Amino acid sequence: MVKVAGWSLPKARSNGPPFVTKTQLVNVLEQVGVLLELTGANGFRVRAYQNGSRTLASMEEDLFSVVSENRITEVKGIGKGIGSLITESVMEGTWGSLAELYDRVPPGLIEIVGIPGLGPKRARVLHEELGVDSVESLKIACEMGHVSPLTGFGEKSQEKYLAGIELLRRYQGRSRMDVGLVFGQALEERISVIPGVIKAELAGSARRRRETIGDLDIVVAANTEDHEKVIAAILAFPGIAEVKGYGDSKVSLILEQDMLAAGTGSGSVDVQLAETLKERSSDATIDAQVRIVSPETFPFTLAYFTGSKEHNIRMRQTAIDRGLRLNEFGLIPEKLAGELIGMEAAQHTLLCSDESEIYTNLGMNWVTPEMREDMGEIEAAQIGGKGLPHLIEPSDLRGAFHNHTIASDGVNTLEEMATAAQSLGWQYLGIADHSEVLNIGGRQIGIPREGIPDQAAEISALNENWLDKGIDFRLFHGSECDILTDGRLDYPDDTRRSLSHVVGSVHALGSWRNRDEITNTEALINAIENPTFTILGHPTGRILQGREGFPVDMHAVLRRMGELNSDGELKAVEINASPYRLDLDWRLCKYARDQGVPVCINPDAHDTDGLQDVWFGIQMARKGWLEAKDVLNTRTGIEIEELFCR
DNA sequence: GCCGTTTTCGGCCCGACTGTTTTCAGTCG
Repeated sequence: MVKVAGWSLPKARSNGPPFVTKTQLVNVLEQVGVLLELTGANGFRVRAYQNGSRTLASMEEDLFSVVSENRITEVKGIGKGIGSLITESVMEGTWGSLAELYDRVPPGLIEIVGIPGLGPKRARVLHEELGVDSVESLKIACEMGHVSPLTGFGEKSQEKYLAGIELLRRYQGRSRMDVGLVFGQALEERISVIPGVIKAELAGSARRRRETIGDLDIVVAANTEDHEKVIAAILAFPGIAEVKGYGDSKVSLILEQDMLAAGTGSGSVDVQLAETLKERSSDATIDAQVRIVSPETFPFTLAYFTGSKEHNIRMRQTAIDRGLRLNEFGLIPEKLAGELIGMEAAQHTLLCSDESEIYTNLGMNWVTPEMREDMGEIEAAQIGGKGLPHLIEPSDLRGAFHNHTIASDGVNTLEEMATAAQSLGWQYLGIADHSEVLNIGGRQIGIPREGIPDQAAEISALNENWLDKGIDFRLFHGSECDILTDGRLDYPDDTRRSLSHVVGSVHALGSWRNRDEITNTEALINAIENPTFTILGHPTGRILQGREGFPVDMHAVLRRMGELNSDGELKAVEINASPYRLDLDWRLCKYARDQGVPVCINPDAHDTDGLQDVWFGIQMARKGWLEAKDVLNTRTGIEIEELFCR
């Protein structure tokens, strides 16, 4: 659902260009798309704004440079119109005639298009004919029976809107990746063992490993004569809160906790990790769509429902360029398909035994699902092109640098954490307990400066013991050191200098969230420039499904880190692998890599089980195109020792 | 609004479903 609050044009800063940030522009363009839709504008014009927003969001170069050098219209998807709007807002701080557009659309209409089955066209009719301008006024209009007599509406629409309004109030939104995956894999495993099922695979945003997952999509291959009994078996599963509908080839469900009752284990999430996840998802529910197709159709349906939508659009365009039509049923030569559509046309499809053959037929290499976001993978996958990266794997990790013990707010001892790390096959574990300034509810959580030498001694003793026994394992003594509001680091310089590494993190989020992007960016850069600073921890402080991070120009921060690295320093950025955070955002990984900033995949573990969260960080790194060499904690213990101690 | 070029105008991804209509528009994924 669209949050109506915040739908306004950003105010210009007063002290010279750039007057607006890229993030602000991305939001404005997205909003203009919606507003235009509600005014009945041409659909392609609407999409131009949506595309512009997306293009800008993924643009890696500094926006102000591009604008001031008059190169903005060289960006594909940004032409004269949107280009001049961007230029005006950045250089002058004004928005052309956009204010008028914002004034023209009642905020309530934006809210209304969140109701299932009610889109911009009908919202407009309701507004013009009945004066509907909010969810509340729509509800009243429906209850009074004013909606059904309208042309194009009817009894069913009216009822559906009332049900939709109720649904909107209960709506849980998307699920975190960990919750979505544990449900998705449980459902996938249950379906896989139904007699007659040849294969079942999780598709959609879960397969693409998005940080949050909307609906689960599962594609099932079964011979046509078995479809009916497969569907019957699915409907008899435990843990189905509601059957939303089903047909010959599709089942739509809401899943609840009992779905997880049988052991999950053969999926891609580790067995032990899956157990932890079940505990975390105790009260969650999630929507699931199951699609049952013939084995021949399976690869096409799987690719189609894996998405993303943007990736699919590019794939279809590629097909068209080759005289082919691509859909969820096949890859069909246009000259054979002719006037036929859908399944009829699909009888003429090229046969593909798996997804990779679809890509081959389009002159491409298979693209791993994580990368299917139209973020450059279409170009990179072209056979004879620059090639796709060889993505990092979970087994590439040899340790991690940001973990807690009982000395601050963890629940396990140094030794327990070390043992758990060894059982994962790691060569090292970085300890980074909180620094002394951190208080929660008046209680000091962090280690006071006087306590650091004690922890150092304890770690040295353990390290010597392993060395004596010839065990290739070591602890690195670091700190998760608070970045204070002005960008200074907690602890005296001497304390920080005594550590192997400093993970600098912002915790006093309130003040950072209430400041502007420029101030925060300057403070963060100030912190990074401190010679003792090593790793930027959870860079924006976001909690997925919980709270936004603080505003910051992360491109600028990463650029500065890259500069310091080329001067011979070591400044790395963390992907905080906790599924609650997944921060650094995967969309910024490529930029970090290109600036020469190594990424650390850190679990931010507060207990021994927490170490396994690195799996989620790996998924994000893969989405962000990272290879093992781009990630600091793929290095050996000895290499890290040299880097930290130089 | 953007793009491309057979270059200044016509096309822009594709299909299912729903509810309305009586052949299709709107919505969704």
